[in-house]
Amino acid sequence: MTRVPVLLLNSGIAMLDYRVPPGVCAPAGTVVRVPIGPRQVVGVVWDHGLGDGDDGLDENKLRPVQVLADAPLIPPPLRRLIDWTSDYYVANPAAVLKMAIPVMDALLRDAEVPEYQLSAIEPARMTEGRLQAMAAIGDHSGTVRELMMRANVSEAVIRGMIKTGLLIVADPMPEHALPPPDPDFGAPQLSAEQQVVASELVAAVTARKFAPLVLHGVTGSGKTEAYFEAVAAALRAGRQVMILLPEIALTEPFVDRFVARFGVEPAVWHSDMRYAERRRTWRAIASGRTQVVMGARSALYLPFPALGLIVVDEAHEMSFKQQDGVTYHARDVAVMRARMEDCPVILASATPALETRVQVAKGHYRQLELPSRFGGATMPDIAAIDLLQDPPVRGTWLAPTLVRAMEETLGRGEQVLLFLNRRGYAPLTLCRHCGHRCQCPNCSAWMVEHRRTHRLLCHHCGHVEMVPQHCPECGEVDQLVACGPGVERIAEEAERLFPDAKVVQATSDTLSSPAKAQAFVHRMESGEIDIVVGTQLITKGYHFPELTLVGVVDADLGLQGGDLRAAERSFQQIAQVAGRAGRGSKPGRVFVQTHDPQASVIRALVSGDEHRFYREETEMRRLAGAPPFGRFVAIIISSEEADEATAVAKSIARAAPHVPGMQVFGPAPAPLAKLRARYRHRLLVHAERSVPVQRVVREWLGRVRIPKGCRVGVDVDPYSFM
DNA sequence: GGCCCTTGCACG
DNA sequence: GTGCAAGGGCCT
Repeated sequence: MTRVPVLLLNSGIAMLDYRVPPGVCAPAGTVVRVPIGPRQVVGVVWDHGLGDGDDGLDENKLRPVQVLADAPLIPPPLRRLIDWTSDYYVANPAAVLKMAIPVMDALLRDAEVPEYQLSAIEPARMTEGRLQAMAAIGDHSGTVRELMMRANVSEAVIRGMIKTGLLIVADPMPEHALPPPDPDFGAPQLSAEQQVVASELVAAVTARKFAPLVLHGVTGSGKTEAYFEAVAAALRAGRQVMILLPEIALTEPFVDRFVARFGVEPAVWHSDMRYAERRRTWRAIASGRTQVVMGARSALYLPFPALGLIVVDEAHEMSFKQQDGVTYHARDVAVMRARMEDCPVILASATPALETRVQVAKGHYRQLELPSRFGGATMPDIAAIDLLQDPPVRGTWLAPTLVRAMEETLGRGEQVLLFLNRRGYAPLTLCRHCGHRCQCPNCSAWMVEHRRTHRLLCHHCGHVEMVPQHCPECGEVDQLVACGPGVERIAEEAERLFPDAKVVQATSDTLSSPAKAQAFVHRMESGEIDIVVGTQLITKGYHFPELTLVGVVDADLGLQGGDLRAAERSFQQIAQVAGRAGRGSKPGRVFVQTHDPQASVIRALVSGDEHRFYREETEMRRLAGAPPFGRFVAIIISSEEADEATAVAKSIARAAPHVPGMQVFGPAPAPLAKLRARYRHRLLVHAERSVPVQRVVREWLGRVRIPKGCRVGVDVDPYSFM
């Protein structure tokens, strides 16, 4: 008889032993259905060794596995990655497995399960549940089960909607056997510099060995075209490619370049896909039919059987750090997956992260450089505007120097980009009469006014209210005033200053779909738009030759909050947005508005002395024992009951083990002390690299009783200190 | 004593 | 995750 450990998709249990019936073949990686108590669940036959066979349970008590013949094998490198992720990030292995198999119905289904989508008919009877379901479903389609989960309604609601015709059977998506990308489609015209780098990348792909490569190229140097040659090499070798991007919603420019080079669009993977598409894509990848996937961080756990290259584009982006659930960092996991797969990984960036630079300095990663812009374009000049010396008119936010530069630029028929990383009209609304501040009822955060939609919006939980006429506190009418600027307010100011100019906002509110993003790109390219006011969304990837002036409205914004990476984040963001200027034949100019022109970030941007800035930042981190020289682990305790969160946080702190080289700070109210109606307390663990801090934390938390309703989350290498 | 609710633990 | 059994409180 064969006894095998099975990793169950249900969290809370993870690994149990089962029996493989005689004559059945179920090697490690096989997807199986197994009985647990009275129920059946999906799991994967795991490898002997780690975590299994905890006790010698009587062999004839083992229950049998049932092989899901239709499902692909979960390949060994992916299994090792799942093990590593759950160990390193102190996460439940089942929760990690769920990221690799996010499409249970693709495995469980034998026959076609019908999928439904919203019809166009007007419902005769509208209920609360139906309203909620309609809002959540939108233009998605899925099986009954999937729609229930998406809308968070009961099966009865969905069934009722099908019965009344509100939901109709969805058009089966054509099995678009995507034509494979053609490595020889668009002959690349590379500069000599790009040639050198590209051939190095190609060599790494051909070698079929693990190799962490940093592609460090200034903005506009043509990093994408260079690594596309590595992609082509992988395709020629019959291998698969994973390309990770930080913002999957806005990949328009990337897809265009991909099509130009390879003749077809790449397959995409992100969390907001239609279920049917997701299922199909997952299967196509697992079968090897799909060769190139462009995806968000969740693509990291796809079951590629023949991965030959991983690319992490904009690898410095801090949004690669997952904030909830399993709090992995996509850049680090990508490197680890490449190691497991024994293939190269390319971290492409104009401003590599400090951690990455340290790896290069240690000789662990190899760096390839593209130091100049493609096609003879020059780097833009960056100048600081001291807001104390050269202040904007009261009640406005653009300094006279910047306004003059805008005038000149617009006069030449060129385009202007104003960057402010703050959505909405104003970050704070307060009552002039009583001082009341409009706060989110669920979070300890201000409501942000969005004047375009006449709403107050919480950017943390999504809570929405109409902008009130009178103060909710004292009742005075017309006393609520907007404090501070958001992009909407800057756009308003630009329109007032340049009434003849076409001003457009580019934020996640206005470019919420690929279609809208595409329309925006076309309007920019046609020259219809004169001034763009945008958030970080427009700092990446775009190439507008007529855009020659960039104004950073508030360079100090990112420096608040005392976050370990605040200065670095500001540097990256401003360098990135500055890189939008002067990418064509016309030179670009950048003005950075600040209250502290002597701050090291600002000096580094103006002087272009990136090396010195990073040297200083690295030294500060080294002295503080901060990452990558030491480790932080945040333990977040949250509960709907404020007292419970406090009490549990204290009991966890009391149970803290004494480990040399490790310190525990807190508990203290988390920086967002209330989030989505949950009160949050935080402990911060600081440890030297020699301390096996994950194991320590796991054992420590295992000793503490956690009442239900109270959640304890572990965040290894936290980014957001929220 | 009987009933309900909470809690802890097993599930292979 | 879910189901069940044991333990404690409280009504009849």
